[in-house]
Amino acid sequence: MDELIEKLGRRDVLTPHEAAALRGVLGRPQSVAAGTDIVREGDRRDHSTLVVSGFTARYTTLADGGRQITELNVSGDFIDLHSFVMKQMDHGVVALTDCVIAPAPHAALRRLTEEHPHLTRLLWLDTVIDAAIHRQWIACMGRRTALAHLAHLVCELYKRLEVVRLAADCTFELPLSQAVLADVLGLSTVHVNRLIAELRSGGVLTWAQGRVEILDWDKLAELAEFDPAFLRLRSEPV
Amino acid sequence: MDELIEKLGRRDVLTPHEAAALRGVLGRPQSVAAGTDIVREGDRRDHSTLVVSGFTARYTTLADGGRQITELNVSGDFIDLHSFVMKQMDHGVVALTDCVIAPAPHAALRRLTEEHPHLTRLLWLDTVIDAAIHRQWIACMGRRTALAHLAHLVCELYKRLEVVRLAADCTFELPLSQAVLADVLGLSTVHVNRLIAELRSGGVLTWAQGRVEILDWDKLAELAEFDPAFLRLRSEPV
DNA sequence: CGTCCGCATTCACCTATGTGAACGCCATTG
DNA sequence: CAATGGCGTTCACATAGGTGAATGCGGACG
Repeated sequence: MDELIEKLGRRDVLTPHEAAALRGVLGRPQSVAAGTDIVREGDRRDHSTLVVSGFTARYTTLADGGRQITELNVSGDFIDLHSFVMKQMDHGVVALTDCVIAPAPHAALRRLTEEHPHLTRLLWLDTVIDAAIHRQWIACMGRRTALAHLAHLVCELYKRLEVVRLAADCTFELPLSQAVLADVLGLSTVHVNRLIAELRSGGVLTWAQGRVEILDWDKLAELAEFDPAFLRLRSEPV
Repeated sequence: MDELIEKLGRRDVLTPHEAAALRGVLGRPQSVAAGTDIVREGDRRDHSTLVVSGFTARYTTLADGGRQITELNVSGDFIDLHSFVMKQMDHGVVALTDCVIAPAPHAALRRLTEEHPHLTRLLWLDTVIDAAIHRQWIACMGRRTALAHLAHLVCELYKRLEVVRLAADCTFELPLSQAVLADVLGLSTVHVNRLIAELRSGGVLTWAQGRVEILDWDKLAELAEFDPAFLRLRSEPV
């Protein structure tokens, strides 16, 4: 759960007292196997869930059986912090890999909002950054090429994983199949494969066995029109 | 500003004391002409802005000059409540029609979070619903047909406008050009035109001079796979 | 140690949507 | 009243990305 503290601490100073309060909200960690549905669409939640390790995805299933992933979560992310105020889940959440997760009961979060306004604003910020990420995805889907979209996703994940020390030196583990990536990008698996091949042959990155190495960050970021501002990585009072 | 109180009051009971606190946060309303940039990308904000009347859009401009609208706002919506915790704007906001807007200084909002935890959670919920809307757009862009996407947008806007009494009897004013709709949907204007023609010829709706009348709600909703749950229209304690 | 099975890769072909351009309608303006 | 400009509409044609299917590879498992 240090990943969460770490992440929030990058955005604004967390006092030890606040860090302790945050830890106090989290329940006993629990393992879930890859493929498990952690939350189902329409569920009413009485707790939010933190990803301690592994990758999860928020997704909708469509009438024709298609799946669209609307959010990827990594260590230190809440998969459904918004359910604290929204209660009913608008989407399901699946474990994409084996994961460890920890519950944060809404009653405890509520107490925290009564007693820790600053920490409340930091958690609020966390959900606001999720929305900012959504907007980037919308811009990519609506007006950028599929290649730029994939490049943008790689940049985004690199930066997010870097914060929680799961990426460094332009390299990170990304144990997601091309089928999953297709559901993230809204493309076919065939086309995802073509795009990865294109990035490889352009010398932009290597990508094999779930490990990505970015060989040319500048080129990748330019392709993607990537500007990390939306991730709010610099510390600033909230 | 009653639209905001009305909207929040649909989601959970607002005490008169809270309503007064909310009104107290808002500054003097101000008119802006259609086409005005209300916020520019990268701006650092010291206040959030409420739309009192009119339509605004959050958008990004891309390197090739294209524009993607990532959010539409109507009366009673904050156009940048997230800037309260995010500070730097990730996108610009433009007035799509003549608008009246009112500022909500961050300092005042901050005081409100110190004194009114319940109201804070309601404002938090407002930003969380924005994110839920974003996720619907992502699902539409990624995995639904363009026709379904347009149908979904019409359903969404109808429901949102209904809450603030700007839609009733399956009819509402939508003074947006097809070029703007194209930037919302991530399509070309030509294709938007084809799609509207298709909905018209299918007897699903009429659409002329900025006025939409939905003739067959069930058919439209089925086309769109529209489920209004994500708008959280029922009252429930937060 | 052979058999699966999931996954990546590649191919040939298809289609939803984009592009560029023309045309007409209406409101605004000089 | 003529000119202009925004907007909706339509056409002919171009292309990004989808579809269905085959191939092959490496790991899991009996």
